[in-house]
Amino acid sequence: MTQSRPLLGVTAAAMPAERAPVRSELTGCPWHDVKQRLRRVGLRTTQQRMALGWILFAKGDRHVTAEMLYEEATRAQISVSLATVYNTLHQFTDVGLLRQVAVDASRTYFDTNNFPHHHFYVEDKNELIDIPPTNVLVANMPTPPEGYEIIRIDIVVRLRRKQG
Amino acid sequence: MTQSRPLLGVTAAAMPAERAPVRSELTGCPWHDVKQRLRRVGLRTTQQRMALGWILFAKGDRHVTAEMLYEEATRAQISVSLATVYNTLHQFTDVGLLRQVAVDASRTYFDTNNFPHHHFYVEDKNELIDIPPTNVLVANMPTPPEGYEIIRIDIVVRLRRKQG
DNA sequence: TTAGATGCAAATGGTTTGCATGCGT
DNA sequence: ACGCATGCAAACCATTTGCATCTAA
Repeated sequence: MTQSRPLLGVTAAAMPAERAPVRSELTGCPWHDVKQRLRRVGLRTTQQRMALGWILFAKGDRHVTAEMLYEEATRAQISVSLATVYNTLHQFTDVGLLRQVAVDASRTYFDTNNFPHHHFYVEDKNELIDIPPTNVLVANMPTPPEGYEIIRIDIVVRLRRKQG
Repeated sequence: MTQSRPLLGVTAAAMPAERAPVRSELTGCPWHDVKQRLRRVGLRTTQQRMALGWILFAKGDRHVTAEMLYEEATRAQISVSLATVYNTLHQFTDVGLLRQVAVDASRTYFDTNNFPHHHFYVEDKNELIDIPPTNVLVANMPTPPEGYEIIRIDIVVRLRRKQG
């Protein structure tokens, strides 16, 4: 019989270390900060990774697909191949700089907000929107089957344009 | 400012009509029942649809991919093409016989349980498990952005084998 | 009879890979 | 210099499509 225990909201413990850099490391210079992020996780600060990191992290929380990021980089005169965009997105995800969001089987979204949160998904616009943390969804977390543990809980609230 | 209002659990109103057939229609004969389901939603009772419906609905709640269903049908000596499996899965989904579940970007899962519920997803086994309704996840449903309405809420609890 | 369903094979589209070359350390 | 990173094109794989052929009603 599966029982329930409360699922707490956002806690300090749940906050990725990456999100809480030492104040002295922050310069406010996006380029410098991206460099620090990469070093901190042990990734070489190559031109492409720096450029992509700059696009991803300098503009606040975003939801991108590989294709979107590739186009944006190209428009910004950044020389990068689509393959490298994919590589980079996955590497960033592996080290916790990004989070993959599964909403649409046809494309993979990456979220620069690695703070625990959930999403609205506007189906007719293929658009992802963070659900404000002020609006924390509290749920009863079910006990997983014997021998398994919970990695995380993903909640997607699907939206459509209101009729009329 | 986004506000919250309570999200109710499973209600009679939320239960798809298809799940509550008139008692007199049920014969206990899977074949006959599939035929009724198809007729009720206005789909022709072709050989392939009947066979696939039988596989899908006669064995209780299931989570299948197109490939899985195709293999199972083939093993069962059912002559059906992969394209028809895809067509059928989508047609069944369109009329509410199935529900699409987005958990893994690489494949699309279809769920024969169209009762409102949520899922465990065992990442290392690519396995979907219904979260028992006795264990209803209750959440505060956020008010969507102006002009949008909520279609539904998908909750996926990601699991991994416990260490040790 | 006839609209709708099926099968096949080719096309699609996002993603991954192999390998030669480049670049950060 | 060394080894990881990148670019390119080809490979991959789930899914979709076009079209000729069937078949349920």
